[in-house]
Amino acid sequence: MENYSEDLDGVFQALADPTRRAVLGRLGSGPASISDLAAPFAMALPSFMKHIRFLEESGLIRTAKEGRVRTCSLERARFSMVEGWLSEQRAVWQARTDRLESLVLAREEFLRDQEKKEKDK
Amino acid sequence: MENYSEDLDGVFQALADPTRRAVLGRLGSGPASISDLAAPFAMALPSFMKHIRFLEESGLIRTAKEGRVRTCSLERARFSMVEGWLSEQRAVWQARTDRLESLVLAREEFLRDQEKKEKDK
DNA sequence: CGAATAGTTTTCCATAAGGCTAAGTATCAA
DNA sequence: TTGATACTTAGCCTTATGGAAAACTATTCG
Repeated sequence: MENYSEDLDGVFQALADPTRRAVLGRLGSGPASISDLAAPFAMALPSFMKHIRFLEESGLIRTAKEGRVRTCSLERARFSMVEGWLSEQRAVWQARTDRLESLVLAREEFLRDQEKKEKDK
Repeated sequence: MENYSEDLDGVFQALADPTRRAVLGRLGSGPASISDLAAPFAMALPSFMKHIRFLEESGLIRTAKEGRVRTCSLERARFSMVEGWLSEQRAVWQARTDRLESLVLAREEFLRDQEKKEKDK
């Protein structure tokens, strides 16, 4: 994927809003219609719809219309993008730790050598 | 925490930009100065500084100035906020799965009962 | 001291985000 | 067929974001 980074932008930004996170939380326990989802929020429907569209464009949810009702559902796979990024980060941290460790080991070895030479004198 | 949600907003939004993610990636392998961090980006310094301040306000990095150099370093603890949110979500999914499972089990039991009554007739 | 270095402050700009109201457009139900 | 339901579209407003240039401050080096 060449637009991996842009996708991440979208996913993280979608998650950067409490309304949208709440919607995702709700969808975690099963699909729901727009008005069901909107009910808990003191917000005009068109404003709420923007959040839904944002979530859909980020790929975190899917929506489908049947009759006059649009049903939204979670796209769980998309969440793994976040997990993926997190583990990349941890991998970098780990690599650093490993480098530091080998430095320490090298230094310890050096010190032992010094000591030995001192004794052999 | 009462501002847990706002903190999450900040963290996710900080992550929603490729420049900032790259900086975090770089800091993963150790602290660095502003100009070191800025070097890879074709961006005026003041623009870059905004990203640094954003990252600092989100709590994902710490910075300290010594002489004329400001050194930035990762605040790894902050990353666990994201992991925390992810596991909350997974917990919701799991709860749903459990409910569905018990429904299925209940239905199976019901069907067995029906069958038995049928036989006992 | 004087110049180069490393940030910092200020001001400006265009676009995106999040919210609103008002006015559509399709279903569905009586 | 009329009315209610369930969204949609369109337009408007304010604030936040990501970027830039110009000018300033504080260190450090020769």
